[in-house]
Amino acid sequence: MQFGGGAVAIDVYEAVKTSIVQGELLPGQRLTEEFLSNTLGVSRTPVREAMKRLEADGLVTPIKRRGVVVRSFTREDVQQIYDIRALLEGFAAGHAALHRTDEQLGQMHHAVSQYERCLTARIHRRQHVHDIMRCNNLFHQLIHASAHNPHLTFMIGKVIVLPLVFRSFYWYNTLEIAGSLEEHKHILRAIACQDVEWATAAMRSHIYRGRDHVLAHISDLATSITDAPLKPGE
Amino acid sequence: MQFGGGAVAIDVYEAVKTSIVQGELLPGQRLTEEFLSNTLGVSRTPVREAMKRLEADGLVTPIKRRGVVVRSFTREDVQQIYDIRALLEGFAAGHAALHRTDEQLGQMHHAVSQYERCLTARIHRRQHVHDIMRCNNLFHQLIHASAHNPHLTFMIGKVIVLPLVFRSFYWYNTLEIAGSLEEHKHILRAIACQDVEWATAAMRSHIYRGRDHVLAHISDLATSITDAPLKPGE
DNA sequence: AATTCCATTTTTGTATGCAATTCGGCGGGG
DNA sequence: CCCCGCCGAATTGCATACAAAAATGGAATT
Repeated sequence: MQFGGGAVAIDVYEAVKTSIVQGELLPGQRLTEEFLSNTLGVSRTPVREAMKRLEADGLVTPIKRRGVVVRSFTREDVQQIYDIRALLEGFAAGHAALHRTDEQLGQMHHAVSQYERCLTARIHRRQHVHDIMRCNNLFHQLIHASAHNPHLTFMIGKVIVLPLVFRSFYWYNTLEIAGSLEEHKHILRAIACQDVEWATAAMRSHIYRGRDHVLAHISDLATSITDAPLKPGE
Repeated sequence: MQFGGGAVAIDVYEAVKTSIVQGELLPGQRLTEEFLSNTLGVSRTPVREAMKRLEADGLVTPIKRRGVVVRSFTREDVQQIYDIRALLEGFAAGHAALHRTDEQLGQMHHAVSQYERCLTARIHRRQHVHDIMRCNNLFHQLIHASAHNPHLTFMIGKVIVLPLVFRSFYWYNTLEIAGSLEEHKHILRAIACQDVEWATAAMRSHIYRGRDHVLAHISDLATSITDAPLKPGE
């Protein structure tokens, strides 16, 4: 009825989530059901369900009887979340070192090669940033899968949205990307020779470097959409 | 913070959750929206939202176009989840050792004393089991709070539902409860003297003992609803 | 007797109406 | 001049109607 033939109802959850991650919806912005249903061309019911899910993800926070606002993260949030992420991803890397199959190891090698190709295709303009992000995500996901603990994968997925929100890769320069690639190689080597401690430590170090990168740039956009009229505590 | 949870009338989410935890709704049982709305006396709309939230918690799993079923956990699930729990709670204990206030330490002492009182009030019949669970939860929650990392607390809350589902405390005998109490004392001592490594290790050990206790009894009810309903400790 | 196909039944997905609640401003009183 | 309470507007929470998809059961056919 509403959309051109064939297109079934769009997924509200995915639509809003990507809008937040891509920065089209800014932290602090209020989202009313009516606004979203108008924008997306669906009724309020599916919008409500999507909001419930986004709340569970921690991407939006509910305001009593007044809908939700896009969540804003403080420096402290970043530090705390990255602590957890380092813990979980380090654990995952350690288990991956133990439990990886040879096929998975090959896939990791491939992911690193791809990463390298993206990098040598230099001139990292926006479009290439996206490719690099894909390669990076692929590598990490392969490690999560190799840990053979679906619950762990699930938990990591929860803490991984934050760096997405900050879109930290947009601020990487070529040198920093090369550094990240080197770290991936270290991790890969540790997993290849099944050295649990090394893999764990290398991954943790890698994560903390990512954290510091975010912290270094957070002042750029940590402030929410409305700086002036703001009630801090709630 | 992250949890909205403003309950005005009858909160469907809480009602269904406690029903699952208390074992009134058995793993594998299918929950249709109509059934729940009839049972709880509300319309389908709030039921749907509650289901979305329970899905995010992992307490129910959706069936394509067929509603949800109460999730059932395998031994492997238990092992994997407890690995994560040991990781997170150990981390929390370590940070609690570092960042606890003296007041929080006092509260922990109080929680341990209460625990001890419940124990010496022996003859652990059903009712006392509940008290002991409360004391246990209180102690752990105090540690989580003392870590001063809300995100960590949030994540732990996600992995802590599992032992609730298995209601492991119902199978503890007096001796085992005394052992658990001793472990709490150890953890408390470590936190008191701000020994990070000790606190972490003691907590991890404590968690793994809980895991083994669950694993030892899991065969009793790991299977789903199709088996005869079972009320532990009766 | 087994299988396939169709009609019926169940049950979810979506849309919308209505009541309840909260916010924002406005006017009166101290 | 400032504070307090009231009224209208905005917006969610819940209930219900309707449509669509999947299962279910039965009948006809091989």
